[in-house]
Formats: sequence, C-alpha cells, structure tokens
Amino acid sequence: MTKQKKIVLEEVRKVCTHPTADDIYKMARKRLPNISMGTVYRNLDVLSRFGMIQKIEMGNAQTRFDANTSVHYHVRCIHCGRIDDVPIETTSDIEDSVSRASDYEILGHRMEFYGVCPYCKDKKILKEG
Amino acid sequence: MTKQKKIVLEEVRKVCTHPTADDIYKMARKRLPNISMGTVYRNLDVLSRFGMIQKIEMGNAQTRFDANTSVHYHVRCIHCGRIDDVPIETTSDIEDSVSRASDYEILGHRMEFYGVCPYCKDKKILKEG
DNA sequence: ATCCATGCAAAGCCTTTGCACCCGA
DNA sequence: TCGGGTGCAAAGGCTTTGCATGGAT
Repeated sequence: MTKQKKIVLEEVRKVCTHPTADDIYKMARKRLPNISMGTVYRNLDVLSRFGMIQKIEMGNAQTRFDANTSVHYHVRCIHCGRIDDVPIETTSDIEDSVSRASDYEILGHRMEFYGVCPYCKDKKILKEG
Repeated sequence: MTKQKKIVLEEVRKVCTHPTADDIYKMARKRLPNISMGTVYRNLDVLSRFGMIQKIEMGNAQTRFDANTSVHYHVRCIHCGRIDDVPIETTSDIEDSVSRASDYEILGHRMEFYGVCPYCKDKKILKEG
C-alpha cells in the first residue's frame, strides 16, 4: 500500500458522487501534486480487482468508481450525467430465470436506471415556467 | 436513404451476432469497397436515432448494434465477448419501485447479464478434462 | 541491493468531426 | 443548380503501456 494508492482509496471514499478517474486524479493532486494519471488508473484498477472499491461500467459512459462495494443499482441522469445509488434491493432471482432460459452459465447481472435527477427536473420547471 | 445507408441497414439485419461498427464496416465493404468508417458510424447513428436499429451500450465495451429493435436483455460471455439475446420478458415494474424510492423521474432501465457462453463452457471442460 | 510502483509521455482504441467533393433530385 | 451525404484523414476522449527513475524493504 503505497502513499499514492492510499490517497486514491481515501479520495474515492471521501465522496459519494461516483467519481471518474479524472475526478479522482484532480482530488488526489491536491494532496500529492505530482501523482500521475497513469498511477491513478493503475491504482483504481488494482483496488477494484481486490474488491476494495467498485468499478461502475455501464452504457458506454466513462468508467466511474464507488467506495461502496456492496451490490447495488445506480440511476443516471440523462441531462447532467449525475449518478446516484438506487435504494432498492438487488435480486439474483432473475439470474436463475436466465440460467434456466439460456445455455449460458450466468455469473451476474448489472442494472442501471436512467431518468432526470431532482436538480435537472427543477431546472426544467424553471425554464418552462 | 442512400446506397450506403441501405447497405449498412441490410448488413445489420443480416446477422444475429450483435456486430460492432467495425464488423459492419467490414461486411459493408464487401459490397461497397469504398464505404468509409465515418459513413458507417454516421449511418448507424441515424438508423438508431430513427429506431430502425438498436444500439447496445453495455459494460464499457465497444458499442454493438442490433436489428431487433424490441426491448430485450442481453447476456455477454466474459471469455469471448459474444453477446446473445436473453429469452425472458423485460419488466418495467421495477422502474415504478425506483420511482417511488428515489427523487428521479425514471425513464427506463438497462439490464445485462454476464457469464460463460456454451462454447466457452465446452472449451473449459475440454481443457480441464 | 533489489524490486516493485511511480511519473512521464507516447501509443492505443474507438468514435467523432472538418472539409472538399460528388451524386441525385 | 443545390444540398445533403460521402470519403478521407485528422482530431478527440478515455485508457493503457513502455521505460527509466526512485523509494521502500
């Protein structure tokens, strides 16, 4: 656990905004001005491979990272790109259905919701009103 | 509907492999040797915006395209990248739960399964056996 | 002294875009 | 003739990687 890796981990844990690698790079730079993008990517990668953080990879968007490693769903705002956790239970029942219905060995699923976040809803109302 | 757009559409419809833009480029080139990648991308984009084909954007992988425009789920093989349709019904019930549980205006969801495809399962058995 | 992680920069991959040209209405 | 679609090539965004250096054990 190098100084760089420690800081990357801490910065991911500090926020609940599901930051991108670049966000984390900027945050880490405030504490370690010479940290490089390559190091940030490398550390995000090993941290996620070791299960200490989670990669959020959906919908061809830029990868984001999450200190919350529990299985949970996300919702993405189609206007501002903001990502939030979805406060509902995840289910693996559906994986069983898929296992039965296909010839794949199902190992997991990902689900993401999309819509308009509260802030953008307000902005839209203001514009329209 | 130019010659190029027509061929791009036909090639997407010809296969059930959920091809990438590059796959389609290679297929289209057999019929129209001078078609360019830019044209393929542009046409895939307008065809999907007009609902004539579907973009599959999952898991930070390369975008794939699907002539089947109905709402359905996909499953991806973690070994070979193959994508197949999942023969189960999609549900929007869960979107209602999320609507109630969050402050977002929910417009839709994406779900994808991952696992090991039949072919890779066999290969694994062969290697192990 | 050794070895692995780092910083830096370059390359890679997929996709988009600017621009001049051409083809069809 | 006119305008939009095309081919080509370059640029763009994000991510990975090669390599020499440096720090920790």
